[in-house]
Amino acid sequence: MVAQRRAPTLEEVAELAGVSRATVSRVVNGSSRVSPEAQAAVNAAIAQLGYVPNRAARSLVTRRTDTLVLIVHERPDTVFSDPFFASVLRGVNQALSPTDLQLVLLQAQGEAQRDRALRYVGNGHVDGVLLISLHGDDIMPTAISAAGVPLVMAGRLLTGGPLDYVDADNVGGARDAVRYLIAAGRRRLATVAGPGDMSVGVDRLRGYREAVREAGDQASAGRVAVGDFTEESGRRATTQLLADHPDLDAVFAASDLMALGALRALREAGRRVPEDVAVVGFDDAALAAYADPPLTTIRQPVELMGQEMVRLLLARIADPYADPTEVVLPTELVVRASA
Amino acid sequence: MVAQRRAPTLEEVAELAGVSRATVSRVVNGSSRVSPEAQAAVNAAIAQLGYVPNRAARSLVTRRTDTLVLIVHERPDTVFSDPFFASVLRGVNQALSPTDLQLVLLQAQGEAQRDRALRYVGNGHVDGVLLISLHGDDIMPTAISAAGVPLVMAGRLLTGGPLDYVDADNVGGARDAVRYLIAAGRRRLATVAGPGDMSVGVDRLRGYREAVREAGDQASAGRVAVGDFTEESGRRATTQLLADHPDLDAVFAASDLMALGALRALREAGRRVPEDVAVVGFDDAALAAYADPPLTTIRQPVELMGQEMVRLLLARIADPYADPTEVVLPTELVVRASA
DNA sequence: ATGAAAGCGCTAACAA
DNA sequence: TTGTTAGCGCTTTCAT
Repeated sequence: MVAQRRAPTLEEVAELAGVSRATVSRVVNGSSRVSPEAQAAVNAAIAQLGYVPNRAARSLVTRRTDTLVLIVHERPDTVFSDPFFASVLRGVNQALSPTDLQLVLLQAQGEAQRDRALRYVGNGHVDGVLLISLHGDDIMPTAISAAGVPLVMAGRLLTGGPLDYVDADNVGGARDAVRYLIAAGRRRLATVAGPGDMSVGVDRLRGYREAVREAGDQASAGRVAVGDFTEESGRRATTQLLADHPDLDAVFAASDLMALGALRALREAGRRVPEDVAVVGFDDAALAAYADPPLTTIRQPVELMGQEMVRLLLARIADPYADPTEVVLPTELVVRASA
Repeated sequence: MVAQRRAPTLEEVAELAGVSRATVSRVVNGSSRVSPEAQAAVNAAIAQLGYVPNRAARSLVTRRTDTLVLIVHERPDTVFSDPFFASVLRGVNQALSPTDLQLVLLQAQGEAQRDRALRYVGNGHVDGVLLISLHGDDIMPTAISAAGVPLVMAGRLLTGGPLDYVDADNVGGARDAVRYLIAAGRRRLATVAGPGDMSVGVDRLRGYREAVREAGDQASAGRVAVGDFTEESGRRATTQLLADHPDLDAVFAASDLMALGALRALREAGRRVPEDVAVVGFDDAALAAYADPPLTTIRQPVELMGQEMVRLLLARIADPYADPTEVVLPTELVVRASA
């Protein structure tokens, strides 16, 4: 183990380059008002010393932190699955990697942790917030933006005031699923919808209804059972649907976990998939390929969502008074054996 | 949007409490050498003002950052799955939540990002490093600890010098899997092993071999096919095993993804699971429950691993010259339909 | 284009 | 037990 030796400072760079600290600072921060010679000398000194600016010192004077925080506000029963979150994270990191910003991660469950997170962002520890909220009714978005801290949400806010957010096209995706099923000759559709207090639930149901109505199929619009995004809830909802509508020939599930549950329920009821009943799910948990039969899904560009969130947040930090922007990314139908 | 008003400073607290800055600092940092009266006055002032210490200012003088970094050094073809990583993260956050440390996340793929991460760590931006390395031969562990920065690894280092790490009991877990299969009457075992250049691969194979030999079954020790932790590699390896040893009646796969592949291969070969062939996998991707039939697995305490990593790192930061510690956490056999 | 100087908010000797 | 003082490394007027 090597002893941590003190990192070189601006001062030392200045001395080696034969200029003042101010000039070094200008070079480091890319100011234009520096002569080429000075610039070269400073850069040489920086390289020779392996100088890296001290974040704390810089932050102290600039009052920026060069830090973004990603808050994942989970409900005790986590609905969205880990792969979803991990993919967003990957996108976020990708978008951040060309910048000098650091990403702090905060997972908040329950009120205590939520309040702690709120205090953290409220006390000027970060330049901006990326928020993934798994609660339908969450005070965080309002609290954060009320504190004047730039904020971008993952997902539309149901009760939403005007906030910046990035979302997948849940309505369009659900619509695509239905259109595909109808094009494949299915006529008696049903859907396993998500919770009515979350925008993903609401939007996917809306897409389903729009599409069946657009096809002149008023009956299917009414065949709805609600789940909570878990596999078990999907199984139960599907069993219910089968009981109420024994003749249905297609199920659109608002998540892949629920689609998995639908698969299970259908098998239990002796229906073959997709011969008797076709199944399409919205891809939240990246489980499509491992299902049996492999799931046809509506895929969201999750990693891209992470990237776009960063892009949007940086724009908002640069211009805090611009109008809120809503970024809605297209989904894609991926056909597999289940439909 | 509320304007960000300047946060109260130590100075203001001191003035309100009628003491000096030093005293306030002592109270904030929990020094004992403060009179009860002063303490009370300061605490009141802090509460009234909503004072929170400025990290940057503190960090500047203490030369601590109160920041830990979690680096995930991925290979281009990510082997470990997202849920694994996400669970570690949850454990890390849990362990961190009672402290005042912040967690910075760095995902590094490829040399450029790796070097950037190394520079970041080397320049005193963090107090300690949690490293999840997905490379068998990775210079990061050595580089980081050579820089004198406290480090804890997830997983044993194959080529390892003496480093602190937290790992699941891969040898013991594999052993348990085999013992279970043998106890269930299986006699012609085979294994789909992981890469030979990663400790998870090596250890799980070792556990398998130890257990079959311990049962006096020398033949099974030789029935090994190697995969790379992906489903497809598991399918291929199993197909190979079936070709070489048509009479095998049990497969131990070194990951659940590979177990899924084994399931597929067995079905393709017309074998029933578990009637003809039993399958047990090591649980890396939390897919066990969704497989068909549901997978019997060796479950790792992934979240706990994250917690232990933090605990170990904090200990190392507190005492940098203590001997390296190896924490090996027990696994658990979870029996499901596949075996 | 460059430098001198002030000061961001805090901790840590040192003195009292 | 308390206060005074001297910076930590950097950016940023303000002169020059």
